[in-house]
Amino acid sequence: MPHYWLMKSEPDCFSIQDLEAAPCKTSMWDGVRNYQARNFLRDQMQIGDGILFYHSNVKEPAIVGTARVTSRPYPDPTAFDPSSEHFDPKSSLRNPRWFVVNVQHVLTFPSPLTRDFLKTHPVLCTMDVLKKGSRLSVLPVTEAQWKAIEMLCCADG
DNA sequence: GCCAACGTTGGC
DNA sequence: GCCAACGTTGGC
Repeated sequence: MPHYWLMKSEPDCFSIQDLEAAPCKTSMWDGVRNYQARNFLRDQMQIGDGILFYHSNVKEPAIVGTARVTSRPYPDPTAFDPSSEHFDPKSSLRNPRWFVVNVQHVLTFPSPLTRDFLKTHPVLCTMDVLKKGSRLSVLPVTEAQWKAIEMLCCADG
């Protein structure tokens, strides 16, 4: 059974347009450096899982599209790279601390589902990403929430 | 740019 | 293992 996730990215750093422009529209989701988010990613993500792509730290934070998980979790290579800003000397090949999955672009919404809009929606207002103080970059999404978004996108198109 | 919320660090 | 200090996140 597939799971659904919301994954945050600052578009100045990596946007859904960047993902769509990547080779095979696929990119490694690296740089997760929070244990709770890491655990979701490492322990629960499966190939085929659905992803809501969320743009954070911008004027209008929003879910801007969807993607899917296309690999199993594997150790984050940026953690081993001293030249990477995500380098972590405590992560080793033998005992990796941080993980990634590959994600492939599926859809960019014609109009993003803004945070303000999500708050007004009877189902989507329950999303974890709206909770005060929510800082995890990887968050679980319920099937009901996913379905609600699927329906909105059909209505949109 | 402000600041509340949260996670991490490190002295004790 | 407590907790104060500090750094980061991210909405506003």
